Amino acid sequence: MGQALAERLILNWQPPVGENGELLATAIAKRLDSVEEGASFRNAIRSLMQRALSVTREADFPAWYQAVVDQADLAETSPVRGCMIIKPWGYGVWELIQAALDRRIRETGHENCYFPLFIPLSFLAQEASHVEGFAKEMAVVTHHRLKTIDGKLTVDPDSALEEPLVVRPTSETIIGDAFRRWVNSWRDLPILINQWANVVRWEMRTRMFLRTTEFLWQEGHTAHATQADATEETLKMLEVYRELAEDILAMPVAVGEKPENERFPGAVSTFSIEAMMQDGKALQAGTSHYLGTNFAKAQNIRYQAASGDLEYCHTTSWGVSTRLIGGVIMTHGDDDGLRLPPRIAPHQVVIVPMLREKPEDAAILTYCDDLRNELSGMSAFGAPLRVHLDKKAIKSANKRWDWVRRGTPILLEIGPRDAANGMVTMIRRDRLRDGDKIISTAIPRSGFATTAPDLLVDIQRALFAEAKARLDGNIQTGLTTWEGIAAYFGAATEDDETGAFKGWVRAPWAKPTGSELEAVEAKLKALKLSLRNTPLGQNAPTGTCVFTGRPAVEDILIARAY
RNA sequence: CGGGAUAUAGCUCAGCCUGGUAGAGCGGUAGUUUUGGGUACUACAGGUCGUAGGUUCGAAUCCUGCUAUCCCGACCA
Repeated sequence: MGQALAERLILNWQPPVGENGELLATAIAKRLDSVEEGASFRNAIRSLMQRALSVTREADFPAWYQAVVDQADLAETSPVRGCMIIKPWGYGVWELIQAALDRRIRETGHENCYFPLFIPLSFLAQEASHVEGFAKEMAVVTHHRLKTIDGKLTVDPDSALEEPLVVRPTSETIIGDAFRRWVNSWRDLPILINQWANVVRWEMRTRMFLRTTEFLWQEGHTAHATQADATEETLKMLEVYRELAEDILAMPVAVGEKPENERFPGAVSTFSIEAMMQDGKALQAGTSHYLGTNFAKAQNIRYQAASGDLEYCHTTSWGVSTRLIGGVIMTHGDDDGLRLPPRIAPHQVVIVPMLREKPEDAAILTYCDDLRNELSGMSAFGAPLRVHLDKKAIKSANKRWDWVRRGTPILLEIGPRDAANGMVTMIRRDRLRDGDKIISTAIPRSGFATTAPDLLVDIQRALFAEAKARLDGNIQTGLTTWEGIAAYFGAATEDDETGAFKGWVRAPWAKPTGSELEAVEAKLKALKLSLRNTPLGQNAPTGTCVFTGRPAVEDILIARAY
């Protein structure tokens, strides 16, 4: 029956020409036997639809990523190039990340404040290497008034600003300017501040959450009396980021120092946390910089030491951004959409009543209300459970899939029989399927609430364990020559959208600098590779540098990256 | 910022080559149907065809500018 049915299906339906139609036609051809004779085309398609998303990670990872952002209701594009509208579900995730990190920032002695969005152009010219290293693509404000000319609203040409204002790409310069005034004596130090803000970088190519023109972040800026204090601060915040990534986002990371060529412009040293995405690429998820006295000298941030001498401050800066959400998507997402670690899930438990617009609905709703109240009284991870009862008048059957795609950790479906029998039907998002089948478990309602917190803890742990195994299992350490590494990653011409999962390589190197490092960089770039970081806490190096052949100084991570 | 592609209903897309004032599926609404779960049927609603111009008796369709999106490259603090 298969072939004939397929032909009929395709004939009876006018598939959109192009990729979508071809994909569906291919799917039909592959899974004919699962289509029942006489089925309507729509049902046939649905029975063929294996997953809640139309794209799989394997088929097209970038398209899958876009699909998750869209279908999980995280964000959408805005009318302005490269900017995104972060929707409530996506913003809710950000707020939870924010809350967790903000608490740690305060616990480590920092205070929040706010600096202006506009930075005088001349400020950016203050630190030479900062200026040089920066991409010049920025948003610049040059006028301050609009005017109606010939009935059209335009920029008033007579309103040019004396000095253009740059929309902050980062705040080192304007905060340094304040530090200069705030710091006089050694008694004023350290200064430990943080700000939650938006920044703008006129990126050439944008991607939702990963690289957008405007994004949200947190930037910490500190000034210290000594190098030791500033270095300690840099590493302390790096550790805060590691903990945030691993404990809150369940996203394991490699913690290390960036090589010279990957440093923040003007920094003496830059440290990062790097996460492995499901396509094997590295994502720089947070950075912490020791800026030495470079900015202090450029901006004259000095203090009088106890000895009476004037000394330059040692400064630091560190930040993480909404990019973390991109990391969460590509770390935990699956072919049914997003999977959120419970600690950052705006709703940890969603109750979906199976309403039928019948009188018995009232009883189901009462049952669900009670269940919600009971669950809301519990707490997990030191905070009240976030429980949502989805009463929306959407077809109840569709609601399940909406919540699956959004990645809510625990989904409870309550039908009339559940309500009558005192049961709940539970779906765990981290263990959604057994093969193609959805795993839903009927559990007695009594006592369920008390076990829910443990369940959430277990889901958080399971997601981390899964990602940790992927990270640990995909860092190649056996490649000791450049030829071996090049062969491992394959040619740059290979389409890496469809290429096999490669992971990272950890290899010994001699930490070359200057032109020698540039040569290494060029070599890597030809294969679309880059140096990620040199993991902290390494054992004594062994072997020879894969680039120079000299004795190795340390191990460095090499990967394709976002 | 260079090269390529695209922009038509809420969504995915036909229609454009060969100009004659708009189509499908999904989704939505209403009714019937179904009732442990992405039901089925019928009907209805929904679009100044991204935007500004040009050519033409007439433009979704041909031409130009602009804007946005996607892919490749460059860039990526």
